[in-house]
Amino acid sequence: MKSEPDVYSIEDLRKAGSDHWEGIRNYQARNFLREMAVGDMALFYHSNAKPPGVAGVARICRLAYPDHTQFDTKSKYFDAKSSPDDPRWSMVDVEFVEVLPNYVSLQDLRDDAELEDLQVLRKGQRLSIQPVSRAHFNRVLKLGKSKTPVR
DNA sequence: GCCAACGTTGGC
DNA sequence: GCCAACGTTGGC
Repeated sequence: MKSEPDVYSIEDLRKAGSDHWEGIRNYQARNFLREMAVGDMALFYHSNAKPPGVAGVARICRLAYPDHTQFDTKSKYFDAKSSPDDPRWSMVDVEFVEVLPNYVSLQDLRDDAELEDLQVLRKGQRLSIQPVSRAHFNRVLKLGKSKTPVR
């Protein structure tokens, strides 16, 4: 799950304990949100950061439900075409799990042979919610917990 | 700040 | 249904 740390970082989630994941306005990303189950684990990715990369881990703690910001005319996520009868956009709640002791930068991800097929590494991909396989998840976690690069 | 990639919009 | 124009994402 991507977030710009200037807007909402893993530190913000750590302080909050848990929070809702608002503002997803892409159908594909929304569909991934709707497939999430309580207990699913997520990599918290800092996009538009210097450098971008995986900063921590979160856990889904509430199933997808309507994103209230779509009905808030004052919100930048307001969507006039969405109706409360048939909400277009969803959000889930996530809870803080950990800050990775070793930040895994995008370059680190690229440099790791086992992560070759990771979606976020594919050219042109922009989805802010992306599925990650168990093997990839565990690999990123391993990188994030080792003090020296894992080879 | 640039720009490639990609999604959405809207005229036809 | 096509596709040009436009907006957004996000790495660099």
